[in-house]
Amino acid sequence: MKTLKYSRQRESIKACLMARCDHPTADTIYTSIREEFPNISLGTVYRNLNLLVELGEIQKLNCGDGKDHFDADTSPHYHFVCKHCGAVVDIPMSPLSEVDREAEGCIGAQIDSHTIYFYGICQDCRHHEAH
Amino acid sequence: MKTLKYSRQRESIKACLMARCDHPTADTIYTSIREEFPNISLGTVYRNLNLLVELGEIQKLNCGDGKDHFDADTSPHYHFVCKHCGAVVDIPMSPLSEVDREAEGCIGAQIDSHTIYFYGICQDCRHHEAH
DNA sequence: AACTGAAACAGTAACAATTACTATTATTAT
DNA sequence: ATAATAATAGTAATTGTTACTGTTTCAGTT
Repeated sequence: MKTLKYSRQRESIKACLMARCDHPTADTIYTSIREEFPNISLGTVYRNLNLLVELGEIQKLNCGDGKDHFDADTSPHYHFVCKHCGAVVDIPMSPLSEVDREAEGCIGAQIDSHTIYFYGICQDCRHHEAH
Repeated sequence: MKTLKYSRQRESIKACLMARCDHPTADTIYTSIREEFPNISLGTVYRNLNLLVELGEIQKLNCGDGKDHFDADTSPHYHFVCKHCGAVVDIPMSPLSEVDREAEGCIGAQIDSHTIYFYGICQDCRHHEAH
């Protein structure tokens, strides 16, 4: 039975993630947090992010760019990914509650969650392209 | 302008992918195809899979296990991922046509596609667990 | 306030999936 | 057949992530 111990680094990692509205990668958080902890280790960032995911305090996103992204909002919601700049943003849209049951009816599995990623071009990129 | 040249290996890779109903990784295809081409290179498999994706003949899946999976069915459809055994299977469910517009209304982006992954326990794993 | 056992750390090495490089082979147009 | 070049096999390099190791920090107990 391992008891969780406080650490300034973990605190700071979580605070950093909660403070930003994008969904940064481990490396982005690492770079950002080095301002406060100049000699923090990248391994520490990874370990704590994964620990926070296990604790259910944050969630990990797989938006398709090969890197893990992290989100301090653990409530079920969907994401948009810009195919041009790679930005990952929340979609303030109420979760589809009935689709898990619908999909369950199509296959013989027990489904308890789903993720949706929308792809397209974000406003910024659209404006920059059309100049 | 690079003109595409025929290659037995690419042909075989595509045939292999079309023949199976699971959604194999590059390494799985590599292992399978070595029976026909004992000295095919893993790089050749990756290069051709990515080429076929670019050509729109197959699609790449990011189901969250860190590896790329490939699917010969390019029509829009959804996938189920077993959290126990990692199997990735198609869901024969008609695509949600209206959600792209709905999500578009929530943010200022232009959305042209979406993916849905359902997570849970597949039938096989459920039976094995309950023995 | 010092003591102790364990969790967390920094730094580094190892790892797995994927991509890039290079000299050779295979394909297509002439 | 010949020439131009795409594709290959084999290998090395890159990237994102995890594991290891000795040291430091935390929290509970005297």
